[in-house]
Amino acid sequence: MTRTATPAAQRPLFAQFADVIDHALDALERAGTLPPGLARGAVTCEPPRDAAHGDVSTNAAMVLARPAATNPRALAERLIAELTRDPRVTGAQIAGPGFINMRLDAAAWRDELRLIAAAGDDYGRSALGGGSVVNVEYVSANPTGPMHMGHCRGAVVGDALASLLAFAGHRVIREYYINDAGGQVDVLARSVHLRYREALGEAVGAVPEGLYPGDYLIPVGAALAQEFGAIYAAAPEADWLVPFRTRAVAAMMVMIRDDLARLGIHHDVFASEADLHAAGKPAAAEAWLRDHDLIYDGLLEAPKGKVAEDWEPVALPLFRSTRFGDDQDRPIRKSDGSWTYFGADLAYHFQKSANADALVNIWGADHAGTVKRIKAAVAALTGATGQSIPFEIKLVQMVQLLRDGQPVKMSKRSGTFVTLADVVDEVGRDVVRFTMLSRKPDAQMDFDFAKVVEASKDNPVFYVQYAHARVQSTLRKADLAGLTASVAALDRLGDEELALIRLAAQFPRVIEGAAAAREPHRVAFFLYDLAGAFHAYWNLGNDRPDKRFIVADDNGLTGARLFLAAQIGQVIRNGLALLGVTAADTL
RNA sequence: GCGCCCGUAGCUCAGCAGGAUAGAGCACCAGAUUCCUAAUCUGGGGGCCAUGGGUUCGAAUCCCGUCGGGCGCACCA
Repeated sequence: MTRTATPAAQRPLFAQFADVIDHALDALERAGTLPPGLARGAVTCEPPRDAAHGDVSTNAAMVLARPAATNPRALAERLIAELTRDPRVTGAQIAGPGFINMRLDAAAWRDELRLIAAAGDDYGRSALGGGSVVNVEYVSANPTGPMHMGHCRGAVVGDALASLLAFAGHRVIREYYINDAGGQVDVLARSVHLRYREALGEAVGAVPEGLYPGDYLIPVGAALAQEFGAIYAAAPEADWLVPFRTRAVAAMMVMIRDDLARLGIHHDVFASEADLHAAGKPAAAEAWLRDHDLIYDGLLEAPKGKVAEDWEPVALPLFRSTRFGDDQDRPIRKSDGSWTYFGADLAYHFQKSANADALVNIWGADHAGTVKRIKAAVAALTGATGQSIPFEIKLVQMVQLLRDGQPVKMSKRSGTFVTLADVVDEVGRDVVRFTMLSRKPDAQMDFDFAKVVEASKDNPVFYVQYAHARVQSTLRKADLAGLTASVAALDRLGDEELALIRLAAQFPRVIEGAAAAREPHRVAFFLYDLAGAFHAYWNLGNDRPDKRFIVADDNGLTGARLFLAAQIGQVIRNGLALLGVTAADTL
């Protein structure tokens, strides 16, 4: 979703002032105060830590003083002379070690409020990504059963990240890699064959060790009995393995897509590992890597430091991942000649890189051990051809489920896992999604069933949604009284109202920062802060009716306050949309 | 043994590509409030940012060591 840059006058305030600072530096260059061509990447344009210091702050003088062979304060004075030419700047001071703090005319904030209204759902949208294509691969759960809570965090974080990147100006491909070619899907096929025989009336007894025991395979077996009759009941595995596997995987993917839909997640591309093999992609990658001496036939070493009594070295084709920082070289094929997971994954990433400018993978922390090898493979395959593309793997840490303060135990083998569908049904999509985004992904987190559904201000999901609902209920109430939002008397908004605008105006910066860092949780924390500020303002009205949004006998002020409320609601709505959380009108 | 992640207030966590006096919620303390602006409100105390070094004008943030917790470590996926 590319979007051309809006005219400068319509850009968010802090983006405009980044330009103001940039132009001021240009002027100093022309005047000879600054040497030409200094790197300005570290120059900031942000609100001061303490609002009492002003509205916009920059560290430009501190960052550029040294390369300009001057001192920060001297440079700051020259810079201030330029900056104060902007009519919106009503004052500027040097503070601390060389910060420049500018104070803006209140009209600048009223303009920002108008901008929010004009941009609407697009307020905060950025051209930062420049239309470059980012492939975000997430979920990619094995197609052997329903989604369980172990998949949940990565699914939500990946989905929110994809939305965030799209909002920040990237074209985004949401991709799911189906591991439909390994040993696990053969196990699935055998498990389904058992259910098939069961559906034909055979007494199969308990599901044997090593097969998937879940009831969700019963209908799959029944469908196969319907389709094939009894022809495969006593047939050798070689006869039915492939057709059973194909149908079982398809059935699992229907189930998984349904689970994902409950969370509001829809991928653009489902890439099949089996298709990859059928197209000869791993072999092609191997040939290329062998030509470049990155694969050799060697002996697989014992894992480092671990005691392996019965270790026997095996001759295997190994990828030289140690050249890229891995601990040891990794096999791409097994001793029977079939591909390892890594061998196929390597080819898969090469395939993805052909259709994107950057790759992002969302993985569970339990896969941390394989990060180095796959990054090595991508570096080898794309770097050596001069097509090196950025490739990031974001690890999401474990989630501990708690019920009544006690950890909920999960065992995949016995089938006693907590399914995603059950949790979404129990606590709701919004709660699941917001909670998963309410912590930075690289920290572990608890998911306490009791706490996440609590409808109080202690619950961030509720707190943010409640702020939006308050906005909407106020607008409804005003509407019934024949009152409407209006910009006619915006200049009657006072300091408390302007403070709210100042915070809301951070949204575009939060978006760009979060997108650049690939950290959607920042949006959630911002919304919590904005909701908090809104509630605090609302509470002023408890004791002071003159601070309410609807002020009796003052339609001008009421119109301005309603306009403010509507825009705060707009920003909350835009943020929640990125997180995939409903902006409810009532609670 | 090795690799990755984490360690910030009593608890749960933020801290935005190194910046100003380290923030929020809960809990605690002190007030207000029974109000439909309705799932309370206002204010306050509380920190050696695990620890020892290093880098520089400046470090919770970057680098190295130590301690503590989590995850992982064969041709599984």
